[in-house]
Amino acid sequence: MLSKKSKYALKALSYLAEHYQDGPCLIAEISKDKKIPLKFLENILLDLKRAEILESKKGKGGGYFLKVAPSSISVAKALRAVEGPIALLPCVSLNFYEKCKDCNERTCGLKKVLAQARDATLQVLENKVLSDLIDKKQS
Amino acid sequence: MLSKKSKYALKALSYLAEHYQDGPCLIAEISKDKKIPLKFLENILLDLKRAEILESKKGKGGGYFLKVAPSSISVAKALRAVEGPIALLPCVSLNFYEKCKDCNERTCGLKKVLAQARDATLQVLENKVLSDLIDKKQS
DNA sequence: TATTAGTCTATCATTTTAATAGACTATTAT
DNA sequence: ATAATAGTCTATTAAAATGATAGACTAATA
Repeated sequence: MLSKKSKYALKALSYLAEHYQDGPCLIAEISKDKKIPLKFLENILLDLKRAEILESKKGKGGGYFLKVAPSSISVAKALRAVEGPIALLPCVSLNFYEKCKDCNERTCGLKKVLAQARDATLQVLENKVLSDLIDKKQS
Repeated sequence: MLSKKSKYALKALSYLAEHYQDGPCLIAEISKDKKIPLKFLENILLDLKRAEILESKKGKGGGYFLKVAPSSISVAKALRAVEGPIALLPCVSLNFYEKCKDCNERTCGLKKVLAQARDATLQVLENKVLSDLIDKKQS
């Protein structure tokens, strides 16, 4: 399961994707629209900036905005920036790999299964982009 | 990511799958072979018993064993018993669904993407069974 | 009835999560 | 200049989850 932080991050990115044409967006504006605690959101957006996904501008007319087009950033990349590994165990993670000390990775049956699960999940998350997170219009 | 508890549970089930023919297995035996803290393992096996995945026998010749053949239990079922939801958010979980209070589930773009990720993951975890977790022989 | 082996409840330390607070810095407009 | 705007940074906090352990208890067998 994702942490609240990750959920908020994806919601915020969804907002920024939707308003990509409008220039910088205020934290307060995102906070209100997506119902995310303001101060918590500040920290999250800072993380996303450090991860090179967002840029920001201070002062009047400032705010946050996507560094590149919302169709150029995968959901997987965004998730890794806030949540860390997508895989179910570190020994099966592509981007946050850690050796399993208590088992032989060559023979481990669990690793094999979880690697397949990871591949299946990534097949979706690597191919979905931030524009796919934009809410559908009410009909 | 899975908790240590879930990882231990799957390791223990892998052991019990491998020794399905041998009758009841001692907790201490599983603990030693799979390098799982004994008392922690006791709790985990109890949980799996309550989830109707394992059965046990007390006294001499006793121990834990799978309730049904290791090829009849999916990894998804085992995981749900110890870890809870497999989906990335409660609003997208099939077995542990909870309504998202802060968003409109009909229009939510995030929900749509995460539902696809869930389907992809489940495609693997529902079709893999405990026998698939057995370690390969060293060659 | 002694031994074996699982059962149950509780506790504990540590870490993570979620949220908040406040002082600080950069930018813009007047 | 300087006031107002808006993001930056560090720290703290409360609550929850995690990982592990302890010990008394019950059931089955020899």
